[in-house]
Amino acid sequence: MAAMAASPSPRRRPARAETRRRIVDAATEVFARQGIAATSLNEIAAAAGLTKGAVYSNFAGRDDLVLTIMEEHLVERMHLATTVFGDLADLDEATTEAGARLASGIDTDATWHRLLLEYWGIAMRNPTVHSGLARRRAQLREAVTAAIAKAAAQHGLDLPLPPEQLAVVMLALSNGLAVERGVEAAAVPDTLFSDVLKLLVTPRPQR
Amino acid sequence: MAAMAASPSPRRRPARAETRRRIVDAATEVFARQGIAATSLNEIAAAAGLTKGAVYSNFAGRDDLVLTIMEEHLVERMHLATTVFGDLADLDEATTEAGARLASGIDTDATWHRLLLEYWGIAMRNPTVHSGLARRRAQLREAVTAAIAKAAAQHGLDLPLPPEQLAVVMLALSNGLAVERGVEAAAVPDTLFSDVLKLLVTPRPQR
DNA sequence: CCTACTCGATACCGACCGGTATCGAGTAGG
DNA sequence: CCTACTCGATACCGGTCGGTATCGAGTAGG
Repeated sequence: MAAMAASPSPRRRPARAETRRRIVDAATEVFARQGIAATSLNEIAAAAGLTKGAVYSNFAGRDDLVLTIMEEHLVERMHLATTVFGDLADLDEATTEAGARLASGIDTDATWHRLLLEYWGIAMRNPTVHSGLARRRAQLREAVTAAIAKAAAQHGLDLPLPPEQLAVVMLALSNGLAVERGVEAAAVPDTLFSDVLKLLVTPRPQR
Repeated sequence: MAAMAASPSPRRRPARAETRRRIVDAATEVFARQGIAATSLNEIAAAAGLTKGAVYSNFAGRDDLVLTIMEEHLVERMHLATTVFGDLADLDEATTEAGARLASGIDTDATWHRLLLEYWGIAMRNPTVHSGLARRRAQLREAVTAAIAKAAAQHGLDLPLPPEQLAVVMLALSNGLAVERGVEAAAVPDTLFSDVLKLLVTPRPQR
């Protein structure tokens, strides 16, 4: 209780939880560059200008650190996803915009997709990690589902597929197209995501 | 040149390249169970009933072994993919069938998808591996493209998207839905793949 | 001012990794 | 039968990993 917020006193000790942030930020960067499995605690600590001892002083171990980082990113990612399906008036414009933003996400967040898929691989062999990822992923799925349902109601569409299934397809396409982009960028046009989105949102013809 | 094919003589030495097969098969199984990165040469050799020395006698090293296995699987996978878009007469039936087979592939070949995505992660940080994967992936993409184009011509469809882009979407969905299935199987209905395929294959309405 | 405590640096542990040198058992060619 | 050779087992290398025990510098409370 003796912590005074108004005094920027020249404290020698760096701060209690600021070290934690330093470690998390450094680990995030190194993970993005090298991958999770290929990064050691020493590298993380060195990138943060600290040593392994500091990491073990702030985290239970390697797994705890990884969990913390992915948890943080997953939350951040969910907030982003919920805002993607915006409140545009025109349907064409809305789908194009949403698709474009998702597509740009694929590009700029390429490292994120790499990290997520590696984490997914870890989760597939570790029940504890799996349940955590499943929880977050379910939240994300529900958020996207709600956004799709809302957008559909707004534009008076009756979708050819249930919103929750469309949400799954969007998530799957996001990861899947990121993979194909990674293999050969030229094979995945920028407009592809929104093109597909339009096809999936447009009601089926009478045949 | 003295190799006699007609004599099943009781040779003590197990065979020349049979050992190689034993190693490949064992490695395939262990990789499927534990992942590539988490598997050591000792484990592979032990699973094959051999030792590390045998592996180094048949392969240049760990990377060479991994490459061999993935190459083998990628080829096998391509042959499978080219036959998926079959020669059914009815359009609905054809898309349903193709979607169902792709969907079942997602399920039964779950371990394959895990392996491929891990390998993709490796390729993303290793130019040599990347180029090899890109080569195979391009072949696969072309094969699927050709199959789609052929099926479209057969049914007199004019597709709402170019065949090569549809092929990319199919590949992306295959991986992406496999990921979502791994996270929560109940979120990905069996029919989802074929439902989406139908929507993507049906020509756009006049609006 | 002094004590009790926090936290990060240092040094170190056992385990395990990929890779290599060596050597002996087994085989084929003459 | 004997020699030249193949191939896999064994033993070992240097290096790196996650994790821990310890210790001293710095801080807060009294």
